[in-house]
Amino acid sequence: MECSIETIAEVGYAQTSLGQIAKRANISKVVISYRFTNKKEIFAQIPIEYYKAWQSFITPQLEAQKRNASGVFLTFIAENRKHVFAVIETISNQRGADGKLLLASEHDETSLLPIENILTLGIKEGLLHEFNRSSARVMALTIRNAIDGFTIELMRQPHLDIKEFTRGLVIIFDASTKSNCH
Amino acid sequence: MECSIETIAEVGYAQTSLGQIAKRANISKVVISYRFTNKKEIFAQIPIEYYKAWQSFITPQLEAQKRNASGVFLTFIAENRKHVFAVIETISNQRGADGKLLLASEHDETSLLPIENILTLGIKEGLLHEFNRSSARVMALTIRNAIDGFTIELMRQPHLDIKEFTRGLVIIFDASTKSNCH
Amino acid sequence: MECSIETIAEVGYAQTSLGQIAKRANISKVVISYRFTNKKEIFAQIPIEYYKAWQSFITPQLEAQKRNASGVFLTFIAENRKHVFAVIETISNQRGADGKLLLASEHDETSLLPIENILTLGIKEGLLHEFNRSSARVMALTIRNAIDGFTIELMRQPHLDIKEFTRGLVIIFDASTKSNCH
Amino acid sequence: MECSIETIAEVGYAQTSLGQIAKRANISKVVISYRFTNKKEIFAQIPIEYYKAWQSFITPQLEAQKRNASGVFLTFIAENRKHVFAVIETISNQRGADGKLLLASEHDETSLLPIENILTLGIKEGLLHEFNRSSARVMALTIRNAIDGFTIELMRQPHLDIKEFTRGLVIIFDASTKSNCH
DNA sequence: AATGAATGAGCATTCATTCAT
DNA sequence: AATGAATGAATGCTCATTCAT
Repeated sequence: MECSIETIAEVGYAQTSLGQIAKRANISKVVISYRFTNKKEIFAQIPIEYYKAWQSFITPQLEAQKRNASGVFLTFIAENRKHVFAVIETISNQRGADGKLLLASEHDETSLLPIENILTLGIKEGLLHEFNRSSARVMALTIRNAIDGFTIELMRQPHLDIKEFTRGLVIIFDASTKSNCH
Repeated sequence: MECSIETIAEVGYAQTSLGQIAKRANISKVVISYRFTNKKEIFAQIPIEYYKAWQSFITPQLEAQKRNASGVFLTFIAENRKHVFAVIETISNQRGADGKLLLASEHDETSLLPIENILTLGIKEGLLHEFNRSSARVMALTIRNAIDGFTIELMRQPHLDIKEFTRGLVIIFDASTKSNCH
Repeated sequence: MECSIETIAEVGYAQTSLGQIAKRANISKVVISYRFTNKKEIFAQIPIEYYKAWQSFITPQLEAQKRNASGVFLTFIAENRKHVFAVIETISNQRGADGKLLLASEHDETSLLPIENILTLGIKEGLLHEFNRSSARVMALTIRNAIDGFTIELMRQPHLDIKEFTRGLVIIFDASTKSNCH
Repeated sequence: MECSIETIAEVGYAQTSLGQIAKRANISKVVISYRFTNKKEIFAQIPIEYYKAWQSFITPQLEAQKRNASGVFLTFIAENRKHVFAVIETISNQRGADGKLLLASEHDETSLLPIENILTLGIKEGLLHEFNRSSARVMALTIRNAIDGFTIELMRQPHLDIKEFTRGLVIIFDASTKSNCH
């Protein structure tokens, strides 16, 4: 799995073959077919492992410091950039026989809904200004796209000043969400 | 080219083969090899055509109504969603033999720099609050990611309420950029 | 197709791979995939070509000499032994994903029904003794099995005395079918 | 062995893999490789076990009721249809590296010679009309093919009326062999 | 005695590309 | 200008077998 993630992160989803992964893992190609029933299964495993890691990192962190969700997200990404990037690659490229994206809606549930929930909670507590249901979703999407974009930027520019970047994102979304600004 | 775009839009970059494109175009597969030296060349052409279309649409529009850049961008996308989506797919998947993304930095120049320039101009004119150079780039990236995310969302949900979505994005970035909010 | 037939005849259905056929045909393996959509399609073609050849050989012969159907059948087989054997191999080995024989019932229609029809006609004309419907089928099956067995024997022993063998079969089935014997 | 037989009977020789057998037997695949030196050895065992069962069933039966050999054969088959079918599949598909059928002549010795012997005996005793050596073999082959065909038909149509079918076969071969008919 | 792990060989198939026409 | 034919390379995958435990 680790090598799968690294391979995807390095050469991209489309170029990731069992052979590539095997070469990186220094094992025979068939070992992978032996452990997984499908190539699809390997790719499916990548988001699943990510969700687990995400869950076990995020939940306690968010409870500890309720006010800084963005910081928590971005810290996790910075520390797991390859895995997160592999997930993004997989999510946005894995398609069924009919050409439809297979994992997109599942990914929404795990990465979009939580953001929407945080926004909703913030509104209830009066910390965020009122969104209507539609604009809350747009806000959540925008935040997720910013986070994913952060991941991609991090992969392209490994020496990115993470703190600086994070601060930038926080300022942007604070301004957009804080109630005193409207 | 048209068929390439439609194929990418429908089945994604990774599943787009010369055969797929040829079948859609109702021509022989080799005709494509005949017109283009490479598969890479076809895909490279997609962003190029897009930039041209973008240029000839955007420039006059921006000059006509200086204050509503976001609206101009999103209108263009809504009307060229397949092409824009194909560009995003191509940009984020086309890689060289070394695994590096081939078109990403070129794409930045055409899609990121213009946004940065608009922001810089806004600051000069006092319409936007001061960004430092770093946060201006973060802002530009975030805006572009939001725009690209809009495209993707548009492809996944063809009946998306475009006006509503657009208004949501405008509000978000107005709040983040307008000087009176900090 | 010719090489497919020869390969099946020589190494059997189970050992016949595209590579084997290609080697025999002295062409690249992919040429076959290029001409046929499927491996299944090649195998499907073998009985089809056989039925055509059978039809164009049998029909005129049977009309010319109505009384000697067995002779007509066995002559055809002796002259097309490889093809007939390949058909038998294919018929009795080609199976679907569920494990069911795919071509057996289709083969019955082309090879069993005609025999049943000849028997029925013989009964009508008083040349053959009365079979009930069930025993007519058993008779037809037995004749077909004898004919197929002739093919297999012919492949195993290329120098088989065909005339002698044919005469033997004719005697057996004459005795079983002629009305004066019951 | 039992599972091998069932697997062959169900999916055919060509589709029978060690994995398939192991799955049916609920054991690890390598257990088979552990007990048998070869895949070939397993398949070779199937006819051997069959011959044993055949021997211990047929010999006493034939001695008890000398006149009804066909009935004895067909009864045995009806009661061991899966095994007999597996033998037929194995005999007609198992091939050596040179492509030659490995078990065919061995099978002839056990299944063809006995029939020839019965015919010869019948002739001696004046019960059957005179065959020359060649036609006796043809007769024996035809009977065996009829018997094998009965097995195959039994597998394809599990609700076959066995008695009816048996009676049909007996009539056919009685007419062909009884001396009073020529 | 039994088995999980591993592997080389072979399979059908897809693909971008070359070539001759 | 256009195309059918052909092909090497690579892909995901199955399989019988070996090995270490």
